[in-house]
Amino acid sequence: MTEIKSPRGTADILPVEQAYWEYVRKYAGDTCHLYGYQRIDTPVFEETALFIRGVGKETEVVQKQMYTFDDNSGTSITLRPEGTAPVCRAYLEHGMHNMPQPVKLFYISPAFRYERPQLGRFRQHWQFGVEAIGEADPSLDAEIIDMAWRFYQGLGLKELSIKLNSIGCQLCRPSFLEALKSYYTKHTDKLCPECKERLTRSPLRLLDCKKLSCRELAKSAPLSSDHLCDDCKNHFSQLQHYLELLDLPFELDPCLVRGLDYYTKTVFEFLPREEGAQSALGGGGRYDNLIEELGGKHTPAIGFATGIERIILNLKKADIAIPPLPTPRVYIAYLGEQAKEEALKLAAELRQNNISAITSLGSRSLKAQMRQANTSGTAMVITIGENELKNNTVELRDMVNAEQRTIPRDEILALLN
RNA sequence: GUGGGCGUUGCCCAGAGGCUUAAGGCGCCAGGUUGUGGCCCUGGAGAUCGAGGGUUCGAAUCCCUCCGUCCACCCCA
Repeated sequence: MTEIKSPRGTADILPVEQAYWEYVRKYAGDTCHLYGYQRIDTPVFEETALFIRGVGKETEVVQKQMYTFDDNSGTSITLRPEGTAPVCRAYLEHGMHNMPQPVKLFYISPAFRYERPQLGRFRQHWQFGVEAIGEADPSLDAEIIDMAWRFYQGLGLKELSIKLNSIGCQLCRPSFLEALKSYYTKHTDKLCPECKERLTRSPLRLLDCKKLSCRELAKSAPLSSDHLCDDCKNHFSQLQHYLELLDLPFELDPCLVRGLDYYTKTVFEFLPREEGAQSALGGGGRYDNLIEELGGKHTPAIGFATGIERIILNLKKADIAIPPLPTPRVYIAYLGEQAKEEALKLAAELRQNNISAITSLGSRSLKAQMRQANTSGTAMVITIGENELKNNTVELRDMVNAEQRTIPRDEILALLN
């Protein structure tokens, strides 16, 4: 038993799990290329200021969930807690506004948040995210929701719902927040302690409190849709039109708000039909002011991100079959020291010809070698012993139908190719 | 940060103060007569019973502290 374990909320992804990971990663990449997204990789850590400015000083993430430390030069560094701000930073840093807009980028990278781990929630988790920067048209919102939907569907996660809302923009949100505040102020006696706090800090989040009494209140709370400015209203209704056009089964949810400050207009989430606690598989929204807040010129943008651990959790729950990872094609068994040398040479020769091969490497019985070949899942076993050495042949056994034949040593390569 | 459940070999788990030299299953290793896998049979290795302290003649078993883990809240992927 080792004394040092992986830090709390982190996990090793062992070989037995890798088929799931490869499946999801591969499908994510394929989907992105279908929609014209290109991969970007940003550093695991950034200057802390990026997240404070990007994500929002008052958000839970920035307030208490960041892994922040000073490096040796005294610069405050933070392990990326989310993927959007770094991508926007890269967009600005590399002058991507000079590329054809929108710039469509995707990433598959770990994110770090200091919080209590539980089902589907970790201190390090992997996010697959996409960002389309430089376009305000609601058809882009529809396209990104369509892409996320096809991605989940293609993986095999069919029982999902799409929640949709619009939380307005800088113009119309203030009046909505005022309406919310005045409504909730009348009912402070029925609010839970956390919500009393929210009333001044982040009134939007009053809407998605899960406490029963607060949910009751939320039912007759003012709706953001009643407070949208004309621009936001049009954007929202056009988006819904496009979603219908694309046959996407969205559900309007006036209580859907998201925890990061940069969202404007469109917000959406993907949830399993069977709801649980940490159920959101992914979500996203528009962030039309973020680039500007980071020092660029006004640049509308939208993004989507999903948690890979949660996807895999749901793949398992739904019993979805995953394509297995490849196993070596050939196992080379041998008997005796001289045969071993021949086996090593043959293995090298096969590999040079792109045929995957393993040898048994020890000096165990042929039976043991066969057992090992069986567990390692190779399709064939080549056996070399004294007889084969003498006759310049090998035994080639098909492990699936248990057929075996003797073939001349110099014909193996041609046979396997 | 708050509340609850649980920590026995690589994994699943029995045991609930002395009958434990801690049982069983999976997995691993070896063997079941000459150089052949999957099933079956036999044997073997592998555990300071999460850590530290206490109660007791005696603790895996009772008590305390810590740590870890799981579940829920908060928040989010």
